[in-house]
Amino acid sequence: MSGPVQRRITIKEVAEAAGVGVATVSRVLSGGSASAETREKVLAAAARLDYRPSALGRNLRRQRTGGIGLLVPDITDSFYARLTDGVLSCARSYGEPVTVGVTGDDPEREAELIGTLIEQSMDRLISVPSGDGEMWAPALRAGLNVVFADRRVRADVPSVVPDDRAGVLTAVEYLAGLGHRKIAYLGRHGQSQRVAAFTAAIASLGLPADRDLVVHARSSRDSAYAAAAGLLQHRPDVTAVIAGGNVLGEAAVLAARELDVRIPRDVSLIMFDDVPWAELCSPPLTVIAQPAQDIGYRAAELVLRQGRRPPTVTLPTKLVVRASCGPKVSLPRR
Amino acid sequence: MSGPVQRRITIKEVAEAAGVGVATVSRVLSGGSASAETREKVLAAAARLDYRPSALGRNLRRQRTGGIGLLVPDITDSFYARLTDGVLSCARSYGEPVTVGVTGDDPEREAELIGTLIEQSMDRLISVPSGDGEMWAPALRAGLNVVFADRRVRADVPSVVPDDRAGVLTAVEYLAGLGHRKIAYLGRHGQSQRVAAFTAAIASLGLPADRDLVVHARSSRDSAYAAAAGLLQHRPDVTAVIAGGNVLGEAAVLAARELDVRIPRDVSLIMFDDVPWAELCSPPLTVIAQPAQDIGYRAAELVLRQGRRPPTVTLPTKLVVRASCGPKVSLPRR
DNA sequence: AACCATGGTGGAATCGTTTCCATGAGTGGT
DNA sequence: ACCACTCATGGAAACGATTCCACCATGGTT
Repeated sequence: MSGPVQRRITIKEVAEAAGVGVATVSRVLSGGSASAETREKVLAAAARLDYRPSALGRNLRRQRTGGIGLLVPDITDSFYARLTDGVLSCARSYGEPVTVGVTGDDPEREAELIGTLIEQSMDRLISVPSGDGEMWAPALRAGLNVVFADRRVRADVPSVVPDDRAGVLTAVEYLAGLGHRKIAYLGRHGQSQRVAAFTAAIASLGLPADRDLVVHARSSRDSAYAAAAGLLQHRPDVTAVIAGGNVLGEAAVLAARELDVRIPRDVSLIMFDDVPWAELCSPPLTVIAQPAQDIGYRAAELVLRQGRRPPTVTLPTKLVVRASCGPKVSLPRR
Repeated sequence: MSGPVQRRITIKEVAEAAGVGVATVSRVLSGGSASAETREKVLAAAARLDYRPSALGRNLRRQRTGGIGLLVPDITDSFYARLTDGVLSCARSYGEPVTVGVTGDDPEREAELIGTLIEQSMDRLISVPSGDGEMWAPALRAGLNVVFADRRVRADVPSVVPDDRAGVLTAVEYLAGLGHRKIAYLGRHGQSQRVAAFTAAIASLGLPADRDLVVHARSSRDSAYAAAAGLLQHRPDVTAVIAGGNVLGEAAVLAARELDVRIPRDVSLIMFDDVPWAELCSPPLTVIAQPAQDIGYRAAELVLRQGRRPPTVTLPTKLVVRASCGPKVSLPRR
């Protein structure tokens, strides 16, 4: 390949070049006290040699690692990509590296990734938790500094979540206002908060309760499609569906098209999470916008600023009306 | 918060618990030779104490870090998200952590991120390079093990790229076959390979060459929209455009809609990169599909397997015909 | 003049691991 | 019975930083 690799230069060499001891170099570089003269010499030598302190050495001694870990179910999902972007954006301003892992919503894989992170002596972790709260006990006992994003599965861990309750309520109210009574929720594994909010909203508006009106999919696109198609096929009486995420919404549109049910004439659709293509879709999708990037950013702030950590911060959602919802048809479809 | 944090247990404690020396523990755990009996004792003690070797200690001693760094222009872009997913997927099977950074296609930010990575003693890096090849000289001299993905800016660095030349040629031929002669390329900063392929394809088919027919945008959505709108507005004579990425394609559809130019009646559109919503779009978009995930996976393989590294691996693209291209209209629009 | 406080400075210990090297035990061959 | 050889084993030296602590010079106070 190219020329000879040059060995990394250490604090010792800087000390030698500056004619001082290693302790002094360390002190100067980390803002400790030193005379103006020595400071000058050290800084000059460090700059001349292009010295970069080894994070390995520092972290080993300090017994803590700077970086932060991030665990998301699926980086391919626009929502989590934006969340990740928020985390990276905040971390960059602190100069902290971020190690990302994909859990696929599988608690086992999540546990495995947490193990890897602990091995790296990462002590700060942001996670969109896949399993229930209990599996986090060992990690917390190990001194890991955890913040949950998007989902909240333990009360004793700071969390940054969208306002699911308000979002769902807004969606249901909007649909009910259009005359819909049989409204289905097409959800993703691990959205217990939102499902609870959904059934509560249904109840509060006096709509008929029906356990079968909430359908769950695993986190793959195939599973989402199967769930959507199943719902549309087996329940011709539902006239409106709320999709709990952008891949669910995508699946719903695809399935509807395949089964020749028209949106919004036959069924109305509201999708959680506003994505760029929602406007491009035919028809343009009415959505509940979620501040994905903000969620990530705030979570990163929380995990980086060690100080007093509020238990939960809830970020607002917003209904964006486009063209995928219409008034209820007088006759059930099919 | 919760109970008392338990200190991390070290190899020393395992040695003590097993009644052997630290050297023996290390040897057993890394597959060295040891008697069956001691091996048994050590393994038992390690399991009982739930011992996890500290990556910090190991890496410091070994003078190399396991993890791999990944630099992408924009994690929010589906293409790079899928590429990232490929890298993560491969890295996971090796148990290697991946540190991700977002460059925003800004060479300065890229250099800064490389600096952070070097500080962490990362010695393996996958990058979608933003700048030209020269800025990589210091990193290479520092012994960094670099693989380029998606773009190839140095011949002496292994690269995994889509087959831009074939992809562009396929697109141009398809468009020319429909009768189009004024074809524009809407590109992104840093796609010199593809632009060259475009002008070559135009020339080889005997179409009129025109430097103004390639338009560049920076990597933001706003910039992409401005470029697309500008092209559509100022050049009513172009009847087909090739968008060099999914955010460019999205911008083109949006701009066309805003300016009331119909796809495909007024202009035909081919988009690089197949994304789930391309099918949902109105009209469904004809695309050149790129194996984004594979690119990431292969790049990770290359950077993890130190052995003989082929200079460049090129992955095929594929034309997926949908409904965004039509025959050339006889009269120029407007 | 003796003493103490102050503040800059460098040597050495430390973090947790791997790996070199010396030691000792056991074995087979002459 | 002795030698040569293998093999398992543990002590100790790295790796590169931070930080404790002892040291010294200076200057101000009693």
